[in-house]
Amino acid sequence: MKEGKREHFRLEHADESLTGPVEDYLKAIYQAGRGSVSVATNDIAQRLNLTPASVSGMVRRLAEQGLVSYEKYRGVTLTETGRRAALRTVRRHRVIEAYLSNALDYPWDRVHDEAERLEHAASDELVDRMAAAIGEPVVDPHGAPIPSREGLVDETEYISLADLGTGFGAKVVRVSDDDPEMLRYLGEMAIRPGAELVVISKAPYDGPISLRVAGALLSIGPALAAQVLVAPVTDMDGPSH
Amino acid sequence: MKEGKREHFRLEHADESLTGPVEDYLKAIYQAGRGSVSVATNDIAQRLNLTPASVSGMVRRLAEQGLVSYEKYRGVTLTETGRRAALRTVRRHRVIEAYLSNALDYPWDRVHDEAERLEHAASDELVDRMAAAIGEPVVDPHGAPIPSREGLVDETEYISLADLGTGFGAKVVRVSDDDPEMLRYLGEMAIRPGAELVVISKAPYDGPISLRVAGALLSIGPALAAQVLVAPVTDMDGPSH
DNA sequence: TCAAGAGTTTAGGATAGGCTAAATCTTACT
DNA sequence: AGTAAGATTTAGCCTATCCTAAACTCTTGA
Repeated sequence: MKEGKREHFRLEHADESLTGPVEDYLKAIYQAGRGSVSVATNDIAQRLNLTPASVSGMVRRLAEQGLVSYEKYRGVTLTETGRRAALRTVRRHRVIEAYLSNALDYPWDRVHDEAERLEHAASDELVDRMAAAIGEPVVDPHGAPIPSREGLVDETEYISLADLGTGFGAKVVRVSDDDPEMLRYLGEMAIRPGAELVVISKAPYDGPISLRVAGALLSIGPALAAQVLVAPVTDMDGPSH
Repeated sequence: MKEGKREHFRLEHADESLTGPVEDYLKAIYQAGRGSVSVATNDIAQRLNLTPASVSGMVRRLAEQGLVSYEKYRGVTLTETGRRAALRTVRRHRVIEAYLSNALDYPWDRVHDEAERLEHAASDELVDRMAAAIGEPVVDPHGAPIPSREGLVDETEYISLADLGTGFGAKVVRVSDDDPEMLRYLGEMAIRPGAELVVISKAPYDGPISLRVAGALLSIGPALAAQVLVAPVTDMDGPSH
């Protein structure tokens, strides 16, 4: 009776349908290792807020399912299948974030948590419709690139604001997205993707960094600056060299 | 270490946060008993596609949580808390359906399944934003009433098309929403909430029912007609008696 | 070279939810 | 009243995921 075994939290839509936790692991592994580097158990545990022991267990199961390759004590790497699954989840997450922000006016500090839950429940069709509805966005509200349906992502590496030298100008590309309070603070300072800024000075010994953003002068700590990724700009306003 | 016990599929948003399965049970109990009548184990099992034994187990847990009152062998009834939780889920489901249909152009035969999954993951804030975005709809795409934020629903009972006498006119109020194929078929015949129709004849012995809908003549079986709820119309086109 | 200490894995448990098979109620009919 | 049929519950299992505590393994510095 009944169609065979049943599992919790398995939301069966299209393909193989992974469980929510499994999708979370794959996403974490992808984000920790950029999809190819070997990732440590501890690292995964921290990202997912789980104990390392739990991660060990799950990682074995992922390996059995062919989603990661795994050598005891040596870390995990996504297989091609795992990578595709991870990117599908990442795409969902970011499209949802972008949609919430663009279509429903969600404040940018709250899209992450909502997307974190919806990403496991939304079908590919829904995600595609959302993307289409807001004009196939290329980045999410925090500047993170959205993988294509086919699993291609822009993996350009950027430097952080903390690494920008005094006197240099840059355009904000991306900010880290999981701390709502930080996002609100950055928002107040108009530090968001697309914003242009110039480093006025950097106090020594990891001191505060003074910047000009959108005409305003302000100063932020190096920890915060490290969360802001930027693309250096050769010359700030008009030809002048 | 870690913040205490953890449970699967518990999506913690606002309040008490029930698990997905628990929300499904409450919704099923609500829909089976209109919120007050006592509901049989078997009935719940059928609606959720589970075995009666599983339902027995879960129902005990629901009773422990104070969501239903339960006497062995006597069926379950929602408590006030349970009813509120059920209505919150129903509201989510229907708002999501309406939103998918209105804002994202989802075909009406596919909104149900998508909503079925999203209803457990969407926060109240999201649902409220969706409702606001499409003008606070009162019914979902199948004509089912949407409970208010405060938990009020229109519980008007309608008769089915199968019960409508020959010669009578009526307006379609609601159709059952969980069979995509049936919805597509009804859609082809323009039988959808709001449509006006007249019963031309009813063949005896549960035979086909002939109707005129939107100018077209057609004939449907009594099983299908039973799935269509209607509000009788006193006179169909203009004053005439 | 080898012993800490950090990082990982194993052992042993817990919980939520489901299932099947077997027992037990209820009810309705003779 | 008595009993068979139908509904419900119990008993016994299973899986996924997570946890804590204890046991490894690896690496690195002396």
